[in-house]
Formats: sequence, structure tokens, C-alpha cells
Amino acid sequence: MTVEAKGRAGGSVVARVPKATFRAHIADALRAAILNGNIEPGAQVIETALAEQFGVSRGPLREAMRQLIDEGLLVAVPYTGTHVVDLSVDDVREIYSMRVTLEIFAFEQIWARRDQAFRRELVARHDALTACIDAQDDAASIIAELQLHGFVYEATGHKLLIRTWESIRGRLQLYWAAHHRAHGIRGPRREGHDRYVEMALADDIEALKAEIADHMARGGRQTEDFLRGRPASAGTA
Amino acid sequence: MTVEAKGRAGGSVVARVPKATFRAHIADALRAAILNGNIEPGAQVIETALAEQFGVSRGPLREAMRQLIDEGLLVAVPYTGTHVVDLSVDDVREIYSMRVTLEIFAFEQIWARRDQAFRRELVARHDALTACIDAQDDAASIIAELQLHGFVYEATGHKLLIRTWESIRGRLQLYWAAHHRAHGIRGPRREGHDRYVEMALADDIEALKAEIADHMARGGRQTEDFLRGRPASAGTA
DNA sequence: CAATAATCGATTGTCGACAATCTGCGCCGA
DNA sequence: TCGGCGCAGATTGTCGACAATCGATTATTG
Repeated sequence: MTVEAKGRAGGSVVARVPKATFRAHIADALRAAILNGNIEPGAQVIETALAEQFGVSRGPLREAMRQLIDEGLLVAVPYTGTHVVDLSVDDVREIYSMRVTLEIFAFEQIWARRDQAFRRELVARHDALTACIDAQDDAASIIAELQLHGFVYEATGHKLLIRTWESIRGRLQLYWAAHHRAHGIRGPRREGHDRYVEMALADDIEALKAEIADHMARGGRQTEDFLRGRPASAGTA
Repeated sequence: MTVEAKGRAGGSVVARVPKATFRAHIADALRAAILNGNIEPGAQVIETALAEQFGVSRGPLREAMRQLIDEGLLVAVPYTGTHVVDLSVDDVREIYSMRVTLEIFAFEQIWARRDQAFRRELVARHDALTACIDAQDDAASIIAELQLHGFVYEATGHKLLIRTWESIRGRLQLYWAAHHRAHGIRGPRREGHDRYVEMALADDIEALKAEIADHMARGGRQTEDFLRGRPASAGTA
């Protein structure tokens, strides 16, 4: 049993996880570390160091890193190094413009299904987000907002759309989290989401399109200011 | 340092000998083998066999396979096996519905740029496609059609959109190629693309939206008939 | 002193062997 | 005969060591 977990004094938050595959667990842990800011945007990620830290060999670790590269969270240069992605202003602008298109498409799909349970669930997610905002818990608010929007995509049942959202979500979360840490206060606001959900429940597709576009424009503007003038240092994938 | 991915020229005659990294070279070769039908949809892909066939160890081969899994061309089950994806009717339907949304978004981006060179290039790609169709070269027609639509995405300069298109293109090509081999005749038709390009040049966004939707609906209907009743055997990722 | 070549450390790429897991088949007992 | 059990083959998962490449630093030379 060479898979015996090594001593690992300290922490030991995770006892053992050999059940599924190391690749999956490491990918989750590494993704969390990046999104939590434990590894800063632009920082280099060294295979040997991480492998030792996780207590595994470089094989599974490399495959986990490949996955994060495909998710757009890491950028690798052969024989040279791998860095956490550092989003540029254009990258953020692209993410927001893409979200407008995808989210409107999502609502078209949802409405075509006439799924009534969707309304209840949407309200529930919105309530959860509102609670986090009122509690001024910015970190939880970011998660709640991602889950609110994520639910919209999930509700479509459109696997390809969900897959596409997931390929964007990580970068969006990375940006929000970095922005929050750098600016201190921020976190999602109430007003925008109140209108967003109101329109979503109103079946007025044109109004919702306008609201989504405005919702994104506000978020995009708010965030671009922070990034402007700070050139990306580690490629923008 | 802006990370430039390795240029992947569409042409294939330039036999870039494997001295970049095996991973990239193998990923290209394996992808080509799948799209050419040398490996059938649903067929199992065995690491050891492929590694020997390519003359490399399993390490680089596994990473190449991981990449194709992320592209949606392979489906893996831990400790059990990896198969070429076998698209279901729903999968194809999703691809086409997604293309409607993405391609309309692409034209909105292009028009916002007022790029005049775009028109000339679009016509050039359309002429190339028409030539392939008139020559009744179905295989070349499929490539030409992919390049026509691909150019639309490229012309947006929207990296995230291009990335998304590339994540779909492989599966679309896989389906088209498999469909063509199974049905013999088919290949793209002239009429649809003539109208498509005509509308694209007309600056009439509403007409183009309708045309794209109709274009996709025709393609989707044409292809669904073939797949209907044939259950996917290897997961639909 | 400047420009170029050689060298060294760091990091990733690759390999071959071993371990863990799944699947199908044969065996045994009720 | 039938159903559960275990064994063997096949396939993927993991490991540790070695080789190739890159970047920067230093030595060399005009």
C-alpha cells in the first residue's frame, strides 16, 4: 500500500481520501486554494512543491493542474512554469458580455419548459443571497450570488450550457474574490438582484433581457475600474 | 508575458516532429483519429495499446486523453475504461441550440466593431465552401463549413467566445463526420449558406437572427433523424 | 566595457514498474 | 438449477527516478 498517507503533522484537516482518485480531490483542493486567494493571481505554481504539500507524486498532481488549466484558472508554458491566471480588463469585459448572452439564452430555455418549481427555487436562492448581503458577509454573498446564477443555468437542464457556465464560473469567482480582498468592502448589492429576480418571475422576456444587460453592465463597470491600468502579468489564457 | 499557445495550423502537411511536447502532438493525432472515424464513436480507448502505438509511455498519453476528455470527445470512468463519446439526439439538439445563441452573439460583436475586412474574408470562406460542395467533396465540405463558421467566431476577437466555440466544434465535427460515413451522401448544401452569408452582409440583424435560427433548425432536423432510436452507448458527457 | 558564449540551477517532460480497482467467469453450496 | 462467492485477467491509478529544456548568471573575448 504505497498510498498510505504520510505523516503530515499539523493541520490534518483531511485525514485520508484515497477512495476515488487523487486527481479529483487535488483539483478541488487546488481550485479552492486559488479561489480563496491562498495562491495569488499571477503567482507561480510549482509541481514538486505542491506534490509534496499534498503528499502525492507529481503524476496525479499534473493531471489535476491540467484540469485547472482547462478551466482557465492556470496558465502553463512548456518547460518553463505554470502560473495562476491574472485577468485583464478585457478578460473581465468578455466574461460579462458572455454572461449576458448565456443567461438570456438560459431563461429562454427555462420558459420553454414552463417549469413552475423553478420560480420557488429561484426565490429561495434569492432569499439566501439577500440574507448574506444583509449580514454583510461578503465571502458568503459571493458564493450565494454564484449559486443564484448557477441555479438559473442548472434549471435549463441544458448540459452544454451548464458546462459552458462552469467553464466561466471559476474565472468569475476568482475575479470577485480577488476584487473583494483588494478592495475590502464590496460584495453583491441588493437592488440589482431584487430587480433581476422580479423580472425573471414576470415572464416579460424583453424586460428581463434589458435588466440582465443592465445588471451585467453595472457589475462590469464596477469591476473594470479596479482593474484598469493594472496589466495582466501571467497571460490571460 | 502574454502566453502564446502553440500555433496549431489548420494545414497538416507540416509534420511538426514531436520535439515540442508529446502531449500536444499525441492530442492532435488522437483527435484526428477520432474525427476521421479511425476510432468509432463508443469504442473503448486503451491507454497501454495507444501508448505502444504512438511509441510513448502512458504518462504523456494520459494527459493527451485528459485534454480530449475536456474537449468532450472522450468519456472516462475511473479504473474502468475510456470510450469515444457517442452523441445522443439530445446532445446534438443542444449543440445546435447553443450555436444559434453563440453565433448571433458573434455577429453582434462583429457589427459593433464595424470591421470591413470581415466581409471580404467571409465571402472568401463562403466561396471556398461552395467550391467544395460543387466538387461533391463531402469531407472537404465539412471542413470548409467548420472554417466558415469558425471564421465568424474568430472575427469577433472575443477570446472567451472563441474558446467556447472550440469546445463545441470537436463534437460537432465528430457528429458530422460520423453522420457522413454512415449515410454516405450528405455534406453541406449550398442554399442554406448562400442565404446565411447574404444576410450576414446585409446588416439586417433581425433577418440574420431568423436565418441563423432557421439554418440551425434545418441542420438539426436533418441530423436528428439519423440519430433517433439509436441510444448512446458510452455516455453523453 | 560591451557583446557573446558557456554554465548552472530550477522546473517541467518522460519513462518503466508496481499497486488498486473493476469486470466477467467459474466454482461451490443450498 | 440457481444464486452468491471468490478468483483471475484486464485496465487504470500512482509512484520514484531520469532526461530535456528554459532562464539567469557568470565567464570570456574583441
